[in-house]
This record gives sequence, C-alpha cells and structure tokens, in this order.
Amino acid sequence: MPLKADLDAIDWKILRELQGDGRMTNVELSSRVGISAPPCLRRVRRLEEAGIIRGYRALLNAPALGMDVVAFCLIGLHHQADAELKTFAERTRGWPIVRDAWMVSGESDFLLHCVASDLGTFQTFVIEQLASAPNVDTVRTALTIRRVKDEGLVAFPT
Amino acid sequence: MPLKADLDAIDWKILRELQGDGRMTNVELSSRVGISAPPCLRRVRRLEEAGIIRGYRALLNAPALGMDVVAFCLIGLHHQADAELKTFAERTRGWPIVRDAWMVSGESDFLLHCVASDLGTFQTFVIEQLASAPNVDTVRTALTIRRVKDEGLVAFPT
DNA sequence: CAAAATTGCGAAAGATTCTTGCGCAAGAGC
DNA sequence: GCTCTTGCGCAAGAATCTTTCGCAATTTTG
Repeated sequence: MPLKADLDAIDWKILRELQGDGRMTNVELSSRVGISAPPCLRRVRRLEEAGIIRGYRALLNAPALGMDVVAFCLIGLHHQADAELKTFAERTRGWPIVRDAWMVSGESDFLLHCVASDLGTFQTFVIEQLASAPNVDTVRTALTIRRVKDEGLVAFPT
Repeated sequence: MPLKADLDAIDWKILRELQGDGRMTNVELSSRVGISAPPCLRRVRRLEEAGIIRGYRALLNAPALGMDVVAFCLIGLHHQADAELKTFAERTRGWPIVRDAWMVSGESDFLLHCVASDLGTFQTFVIEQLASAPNVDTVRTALTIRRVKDEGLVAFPT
C-alpha cells in the first residue's frame, strides 16, 4: 500500500473533492484538480486499489426515513481479554441498531453509534440486548439532540 | 418533503444500494432494483431533492493518510442555555480536528469525533483548545483502538 | 555526460452512460 | 365511462467514461 509520501498535491485535491462529493463526475473532478480526465481517472483508480479510498456512500437523512432516535452507547465489559473483546465486537455486528462501533481505551471498552425508529425500540434494545449481553458490565447512553458538524473523517488544509 | 410513506419498495432498494456503494452507475443501480434506467434516475433525483439523500462521500482510510489517532470526546459545559450550546457548537465547526459533532443529552452535552495525525497533536488540542474553551466543564476522552463496525446510518431489512 | 528507462500528461476515438422527450398502461377521482 | 394523474420504458442525442497512443520531463544507468 502506498504511503502518505506517495501522494502528491493533486492526489490530495482528489481526495478532498471526493470526500466532499463522492458522485462528482470524473470530468468535473479533473477540472477541479487541474488535470485532464484520463490521468485523473487513473489516479482515482489507484487510490481505490491502494485502499486509500475505502468506498463511497450515500448519506441518508435518518429522520426523514423514520429513524428518529440516534444515540451513542459507551460499554464497559467485565473482562477485557482479547477473546472477550472479539466476542463482543462480533456481537455488535449482528445488531442492526448498531451502525458504527469502535473499540476504545479509557473509561469504556466500546462505543456504539445506534439508530432506531423510536425511543421505545432503542430502550428495549439497550435493556434486552445490550445490557443483558454476556460480559457487559456498564452501559452509558447519550441520546443525540442534533448533529452539529458532519464532515469527512480526514481534514484537509483549506 | 416527502414522508416515509411516500417511498415504495423500489425507493428503499435504491437507498440501500447507494448507501452501500454511492458511486454505482445508474445503469447498474436500475438493474439491481429491477426497473429501467430513466425512471431509476428520476427516483434518485427525487430522493436527492427531497433531502432524503443528503449527499455522497468517499470514505477515506485515515491511517493510510497519516491520521493515526481517532478519538471521541465527551464534553460537559457549565451552562446549558440555548445560547451557550449554540456558541460551543459553532466553536466545534472551527476546529479541523473535530470531524463530527453531536449535541447530546445525558451525562455530557456534546460528543466530538476527532481525528489527528498523532497523539501529541491530539493531546495539545484537548488541553489548549478544548478544555480551555469558555464554558467547558469536563472533557472525557476515549481513544479508539480499532473500528469494529462501519455501515451507513440507516439500517435496511434483509 | 548521454542514452535508456520510467513516469505521467493529454489528445483522440469508441464504448458506455446520462438525460430528455415522448407514448403507453394502470389506477384514482369525478 | 371518461378524464386526470402517475410512473414505466423505448429511443435518441448529449455527456461521460475508458482505452490507446504519442510525447515530454525526470530519473536511472552505463
């Protein structure tokens, strides 16, 4: 996999543009980054194959689709041996309410980003699935009120 | 804006496919959802204009780009009046290290998703910017170890 | 230092896709 | 039963994608 040093200024511009609008046509993209379409497409393919671009995703409006509850859950486990961490990680993948999950260090062991259609559904999930899962010690919940910032994972200078 | 009820089964399929691969061609998409290309494109446009599709984004590989530290910060403020919440929300938008931010209810007032190139940069940010910002009471940090699940915000049946 | 190899750009052309304009059919309302 | 609405799909022109190829700049090598 190419390292950071393998990317020149044009590659960074491509990444910034596609992080901002992943469906931009290659013609538009090439014009924005200042090269013609064919080399631009080759660079994009290279970034994809190198795994620097992991994929593309449409961003959906959860409330408009009837998903009114977005919450974060901080999970503490009783035992944090490697096997237990993997077991819990695997369990999160089976829960559709959990959309993103991170293993973290600090006061908790996992952070779960959850989406549900209503509060009752979410609370039922927390009580019946999450808190009663094996090895789960603590569950702290933060219901989101609104999204305040939403940019891509990587910051670009200007 | 159309409500959930305005979407039929084909619309849901379109959303699921585009959440999975936002750069799929319209021809491919139309074939997957079982209609021809023109009505498929019209449906996509309608979903975009209705704000149900909020945009498209390339997913970038942060570590491969030299961003080795991903963390979440839970922020408690001294005062939670509307003006203070808005002020802090606005402040997060000016910090490039903060990539996503949510206003939350619970033990904390904000949850920040942060990305930095190295631990020193992140710690400096927490101490010199975040913890010393006006009205900030508590800062709890969870450094991520690895991502365990990463799907779109909206869950689809099957 | 010069020749060869490498790298990456951009023009050109054919294949694919996008996009619009219609005609048609099915269902709703009068 | 007729009209209106809605949404599909065919067809055609416009735009884009993708490959091929030649060229120039840089690097490597003898």
